Amino acid sequence: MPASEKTASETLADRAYNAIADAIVCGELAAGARISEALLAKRFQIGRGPLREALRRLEGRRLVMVKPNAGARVVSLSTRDVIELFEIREILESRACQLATERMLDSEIDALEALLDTHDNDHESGRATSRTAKAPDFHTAIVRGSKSNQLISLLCSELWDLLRIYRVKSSGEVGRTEAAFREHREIVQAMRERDAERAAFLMGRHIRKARSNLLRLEGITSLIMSEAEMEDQAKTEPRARKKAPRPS
Amino acid sequence: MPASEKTASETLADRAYNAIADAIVCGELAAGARISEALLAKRFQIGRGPLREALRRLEGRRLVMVKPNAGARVVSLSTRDVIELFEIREILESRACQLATERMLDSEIDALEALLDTHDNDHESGRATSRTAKAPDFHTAIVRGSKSNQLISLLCSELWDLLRIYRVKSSGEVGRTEAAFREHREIVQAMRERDAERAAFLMGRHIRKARSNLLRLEGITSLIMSEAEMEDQAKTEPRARKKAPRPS
DNA sequence: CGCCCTCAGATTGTCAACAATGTGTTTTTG
DNA sequence: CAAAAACACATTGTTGACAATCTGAGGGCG
Repeated sequence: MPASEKTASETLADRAYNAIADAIVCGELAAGARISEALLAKRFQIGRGPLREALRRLEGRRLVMVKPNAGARVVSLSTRDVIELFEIREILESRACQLATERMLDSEIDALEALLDTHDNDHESGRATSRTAKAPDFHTAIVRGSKSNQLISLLCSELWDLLRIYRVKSSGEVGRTEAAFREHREIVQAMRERDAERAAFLMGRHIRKARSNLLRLEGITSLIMSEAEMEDQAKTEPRARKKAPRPS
Repeated sequence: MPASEKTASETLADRAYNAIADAIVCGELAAGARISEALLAKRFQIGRGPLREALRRLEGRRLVMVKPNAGARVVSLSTRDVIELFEIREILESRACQLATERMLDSEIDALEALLDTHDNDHESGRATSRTAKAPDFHTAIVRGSKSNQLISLLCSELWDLLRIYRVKSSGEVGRTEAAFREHREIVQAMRERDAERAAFLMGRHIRKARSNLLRLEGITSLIMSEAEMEDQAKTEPRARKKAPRPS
């Protein structure tokens, strides 16, 4: 069998898991949205058994919350949660950048810089690279460069997926993207010079700035809809219901 | 209904999840051990449906690994994984200790010190406090003092449970326990003086020492059974099988 | 004697039906 | 008319049965 062909022995539950996870991190399933078992089961053409397994697996990854007898919802992070997650990410990714500076080969740093060029081009041509879930990302590349499987798993999967739920729709403030690219260049520069301390510091500052920027935008939306209101909206979201008038 | 009585509306899958998780972190289910669905289902007196949901949830938490059509196993960490996890824990718990020093009330620090006294007493009387899964722990208390829900979730649940799989059976080297208690006192001392920097540094050093000690003990066992051998052993573990001779 | 093929047994994957629970609507009652 | 009780529907929780797959043993053949 050709290697490009997917193994047919992948479980239906696994397939549903991947599909739902992608839908969540891509924003197709919004934060706090209710997840109907029957609906998704029909959508994927599978029984409710495997679907429930996929949901439970996502619950273990904290991407969905399940309340007994009340159904599953996409997890909904408060602003405070996002702040805390960003701080964890700042600490860990600084360390990952430090390790990457020490451990990446010159050729790997070359590839990293090439990735930056690609992103610059994409930005200039206006393509949204964050549309697909598996887009090669600058931060992902750096973390992978740390060669620490646990750091990679934490930063590139668990924390990253959680934070992606709250990514802003538009590119945010104009000028921030350019500043971010400059900071990326600066980090790679420090890595080239094998200055691990400086690279770690720059990465920490970069993430701190990104957090500030995100929270400023978040603050705007929270003026429109407070957290309590969102909770309320989630609660009173109507279930599908047949409108047949009951017979007397 | 009395508050002490458990809510009966807890799902069977939830109950199985908690029971299996406890069995794993308590060592009742060893690392790398095969998990038979039928066996556990009969043990808990439930169907295989809820049990599989519990297993999937544990898979999401990386406590079990599931291979399609081959069953589930308790996760088995390599020595390298343990090293990487300890490093992550060192970084994060240092920060948590720093935050705790800034945020804990005096009364909470009092309670923390009282916990230390309790542990000292337990140690002198020879009781094994780590037998139960929910024992109030020094590190847990500090992390909770950081008042960061995400840090608490990461350190007290996810990473902590993963690392507990590899805790040593005996108390390890004599003298290490006493040294650890001294280091705990030192950390609390720094916290009392509200010296966050020093408390963070001491916590980092403390965890580094604990890691060194653990890996030294781990190195002894790895002389007896290498990682490759353990993998092999896991693979060739026989299934239960009826010994009926086949008819010719 | 060793290798490969075949085959039962066990285990996992999936589904459909049934029971239990929650929710919104309707009806009743003060 | 408002509040509360009753009810019907949808949704979730659970089980048992059936299909698919893997594992290990035994026998045939070089």
